[in-house]
Amino acid sequence: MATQQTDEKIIKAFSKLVLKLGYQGTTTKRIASEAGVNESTIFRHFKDKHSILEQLVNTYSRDIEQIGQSFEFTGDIVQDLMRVATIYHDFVANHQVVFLLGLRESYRFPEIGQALRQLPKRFKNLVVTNFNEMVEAGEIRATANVTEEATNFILLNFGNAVFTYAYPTARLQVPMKAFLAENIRTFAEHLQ
Amino acid sequence: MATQQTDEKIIKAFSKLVLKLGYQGTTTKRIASEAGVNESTIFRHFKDKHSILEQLVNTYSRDIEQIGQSFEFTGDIVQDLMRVATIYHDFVANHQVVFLLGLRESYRFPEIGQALRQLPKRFKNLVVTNFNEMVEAGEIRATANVTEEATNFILLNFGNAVFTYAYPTARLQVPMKAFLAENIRTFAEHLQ
Amino acid sequence: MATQQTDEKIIKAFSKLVLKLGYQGTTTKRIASEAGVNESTIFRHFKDKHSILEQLVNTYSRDIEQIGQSFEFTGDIVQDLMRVATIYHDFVANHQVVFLLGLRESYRFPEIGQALRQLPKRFKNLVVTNFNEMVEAGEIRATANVTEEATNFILLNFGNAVFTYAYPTARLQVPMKAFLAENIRTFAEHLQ
Amino acid sequence: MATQQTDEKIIKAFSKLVLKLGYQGTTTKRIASEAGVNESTIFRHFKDKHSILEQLVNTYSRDIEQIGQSFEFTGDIVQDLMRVATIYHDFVANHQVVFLLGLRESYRFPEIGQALRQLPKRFKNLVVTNFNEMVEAGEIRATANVTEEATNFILLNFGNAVFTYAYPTARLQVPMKAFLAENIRTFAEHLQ
DNA sequence: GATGAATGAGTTTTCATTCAT
DNA sequence: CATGAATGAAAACTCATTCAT
Repeated sequence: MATQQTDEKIIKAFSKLVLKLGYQGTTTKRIASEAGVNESTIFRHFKDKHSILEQLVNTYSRDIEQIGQSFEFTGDIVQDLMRVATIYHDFVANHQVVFLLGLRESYRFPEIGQALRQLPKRFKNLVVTNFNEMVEAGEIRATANVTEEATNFILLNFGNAVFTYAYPTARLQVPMKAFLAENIRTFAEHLQ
Repeated sequence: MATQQTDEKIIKAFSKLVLKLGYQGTTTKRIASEAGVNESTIFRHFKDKHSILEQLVNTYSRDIEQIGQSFEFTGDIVQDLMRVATIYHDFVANHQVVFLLGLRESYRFPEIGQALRQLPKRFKNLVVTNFNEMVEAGEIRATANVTEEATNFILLNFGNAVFTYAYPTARLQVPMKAFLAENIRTFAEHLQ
Repeated sequence: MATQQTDEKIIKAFSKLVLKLGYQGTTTKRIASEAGVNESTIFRHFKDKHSILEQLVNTYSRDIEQIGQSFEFTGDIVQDLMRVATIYHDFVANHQVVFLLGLRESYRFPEIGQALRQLPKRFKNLVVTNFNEMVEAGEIRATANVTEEATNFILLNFGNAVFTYAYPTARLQVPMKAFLAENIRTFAEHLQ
Repeated sequence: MATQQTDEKIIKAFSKLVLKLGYQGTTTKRIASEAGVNESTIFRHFKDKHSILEQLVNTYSRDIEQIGQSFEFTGDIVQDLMRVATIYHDFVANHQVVFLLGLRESYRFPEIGQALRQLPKRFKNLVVTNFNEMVEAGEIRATANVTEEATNFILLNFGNAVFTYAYPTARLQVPMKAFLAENIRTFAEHLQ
């Protein structure tokens, strides 16, 4: 329906603008002109500016639930970690706006912070489970500190994601493909 | 003298408020009342609001030059990396405001981005130098990929720093002491 | 419609206030209260304060184009000059605001100066044309210096207009009717 | 003394700036830096910004008293009017600042208006006296309307002065020398 | 269901002026 | 007698939001 379309047009416009201009820079006026609707139409579709963001955060939270649900460990740690990292980065890529807003605005909107925290938690669990299984199967050294390694794995990926999205102009960071193929592999090999 | 004190009062107030309220939320009115001076006094001491930030960025840039200048490698990789990580996190702790503003506002103020990029560069150099020496001395396996390991080290520390300062309310991250004592140690031990 | 009315209300308020208070004295707050609208409404109708003035200047420039287009010389120099002077003074009376702002603020807003300069040019052309025809027709002495007489005519009218509008409280100047009936007549008769 | 010098430095700076920037554009800060004194020093020498202007106006008024006191008519109307016009324009040139401020700001500062009005009055008297004498002496036609001719003479000169000083960038007006040599001559010859 | 118009609270900044030294 | 520092009042302008149609 028309309504549905308008909702989406607004969300799309908001998302696009936020990446370039930040939350405050994304004024309702600009959203309206980018979405091709009247400024006041925004307020018929969303209680206020903040609830556009809220809706994006909700989608984010819903999507998080499904992460890794159908993930199956192969038992090959290098393969497994590379696949987990890929899922992580795909998720972030698909939720850039919330990821960035979380980085930039979570001090103002605690709900974003809350939603974002689920991501590393979830991935850490995924990795810890995998590690424990592998330790039992003898594929990871028994001496390995599983929790710390998992934390390091998350921090590594998180650090790379922040670099990629928070400083988009700086071409300092490792390109994502290389990062997955090389840095994550290097990390994984240490565990064997 | 009075001027110096006022300059400092304003910078202090600005820094404090920016952490809580962000750059835009830190209005000149609030700075004034936090610093206990008249709003217009701010403009006698700083050309405009933005140059308060500029001054902090300048200090940041100046301080970066001196990082690691007197650093001496012990040859013990665990010790060395723990010390480098400590220096990194001390630096970030002393420049929280710039570090955070860089994360949040670098898309608006490219100069911050530029200044911030120096930090990982500098540390990476420090670590790469160290690694190369150790490879030659036989303390790191010759098969190790020095550049990738250095990148991972930086990303790990960067990720932890962002976690610590960007989500201050979330007590999810590893406390800094533990991070240094355990996670960095774990990372380092893989290289031996 | 409402918009049109509001535009006009703002322009009217601006014009009225500028005469009394000058450009700077005419604050947006005062314009708003004089026009009976909210201060921010002004900025929905005009990009900024300066473009209210701009609009008046544009009207001025547009109106100038039409001056004297349908003017027909009678061949009677006294009659003709009195009619030209009347047109001049009517025009100035209808564009008091721009005329005055040109006098007062053209050093700040060069565009006003530019627009204003058209007025004497246009009138001088009108007069010179008329004079030349009359010299040929023998109605003005052949010895008359046409250009100088035209300049004097313009300066006379300009001087009177400035007197009238720049020192509105001073009742020193010749009332406009008398000026036209007597001073311009006197001037004209010298040419016969 | 030092005080005297400072007074003068301030007045000079004020005068110079007002010509370029107008009264409001001439901020106390700029006056101070142009005069090479501290901003607050201005207020030790003048009650407030406005009394700098007042002092210039007083000088203007004092100088006006002396205009034409020693003027002697030659009986040659062309010569006489050219000399009167020269005196007029010299006076205006020497009091540009007050002349311009009168044009621009007399709506705000009625005292300037009052002072300025003396100038045309004085000159008109001078000219009327001269004309009457010449009519009696038969050098001007008896039919001449003395008052109107005098008014026209004043308006002509005033108009030219305004053109010269109010639109300094517009090189549209008659250069002063030519104006005196030709336009005033033309005007004068009509009276013979 | 969408729009055009209007608004009030707030923002950064400027400026003449005062005060303590 | 002059200065450096501080101030209060006001200026132009922005923005999310409401209201009548």
